[in-house]
Amino acid sequence: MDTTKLLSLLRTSISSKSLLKGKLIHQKVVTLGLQNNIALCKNLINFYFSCHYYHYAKLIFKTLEDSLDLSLWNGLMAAYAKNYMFIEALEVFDRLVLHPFLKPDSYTYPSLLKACGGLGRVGYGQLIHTQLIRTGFVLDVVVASSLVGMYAKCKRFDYGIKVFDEMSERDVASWNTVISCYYQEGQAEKALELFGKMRDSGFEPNSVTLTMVISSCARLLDLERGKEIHEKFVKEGIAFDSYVGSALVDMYGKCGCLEMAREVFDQMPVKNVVAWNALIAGYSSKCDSKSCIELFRRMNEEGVKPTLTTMSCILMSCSRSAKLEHGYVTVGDYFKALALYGDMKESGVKPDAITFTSVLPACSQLAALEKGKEIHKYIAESELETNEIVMGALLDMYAKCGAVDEAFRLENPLSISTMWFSHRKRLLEEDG
DNA sequence: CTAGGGTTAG
Repeated sequence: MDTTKLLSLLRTSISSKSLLKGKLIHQKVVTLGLQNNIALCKNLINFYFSCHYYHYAKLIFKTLEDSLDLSLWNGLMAAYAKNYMFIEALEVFDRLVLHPFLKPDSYTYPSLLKACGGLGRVGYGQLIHTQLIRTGFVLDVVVASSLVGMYAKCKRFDYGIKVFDEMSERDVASWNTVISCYYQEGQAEKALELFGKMRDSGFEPNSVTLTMVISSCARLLDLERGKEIHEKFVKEGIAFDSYVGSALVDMYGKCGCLEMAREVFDQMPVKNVVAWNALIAGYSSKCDSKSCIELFRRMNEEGVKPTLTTMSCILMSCSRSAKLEHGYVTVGDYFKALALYGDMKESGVKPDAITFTSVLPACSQLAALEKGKEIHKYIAESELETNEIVMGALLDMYAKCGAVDEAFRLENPLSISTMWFSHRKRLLEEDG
């Protein structure tokens, strides 16, 4: 078996994430004495990353560290950055800087800047920025775009936009980065303005551009403009991926145009969870809990795993209509919410405020006091006891479970009493 | 094609 054959086998293992197959190829590489082949090792590293076997990836890198191949270092940094392992990416960079013969190049910096942005380390990012100016790497269009992205992630949109304004060369992705800057900053109108400028400068938008532009229209509740852009890109035959599809469903849903949202949704060949959530949220805003539950059921049938956003929408629409349409809601759905929380804990996902406000109402409905107490413990550990929404949900749970003593024993008595009154008010309203 | 940047819900 030769290198070319092994390489193509490895590539199929990466796309199929087949651990066993990849390990067998690794073994073959070693028995053939090819463990110093750079191309093979690069692919082995990517393979182990695709299976989340980071330790093995690192070991392979270590055996080749002295080979003076910069692309190996860049590849490892890129893999770490792509997998949100930003600290590890920075560690690789720190070691590269100390290397006696290798120097970072224009392929190194985008991953480094991505890590800085991900960690919110704007000070370090600025230091890199000055280095990039000094070395001239800032003239590279990808490096400069990465700088814009880094500043945006650190919420320093003004710096990001300044870097973009000073770029001598631009491409579609750099325009997308700056449009994203304005969008993330909450300036949807300005994002649309930049979209216009992009077209005036002769750049054709791609599906990434359209995703952000449609989302900007959604935020502005500008149905007319959203429709216009939608029709235009259908006419121009631009690829319609699941990002654009989800954004369209969201835009039509937010604008109250559920027929159009439904039409776009039905036309999506692959419906991802964001599209489902956007449509459910659309019906939820129309207080159409019947459609919400129906979609939730269909979603489960089609094997799409609900997320916390799904559960929030479903639980909210259920609780809103609990009195009017009792029973749409089966007890089983609430159990599903609890099971989902269990999955999250097991997979090591750190629950946040949204998680708890979604799960606690489920406990209240079931009067699942023990489960609720356990979750209370996690809330304390997550230092969320000052979060009013979470504490409101917790109080609600204890009250519905009949554990009034527990409800009063909660910390932060001042806000608890405030919430107690709002809770009582709600109960009174519910009773008519 | 082989090492780098940009996107959706809450």
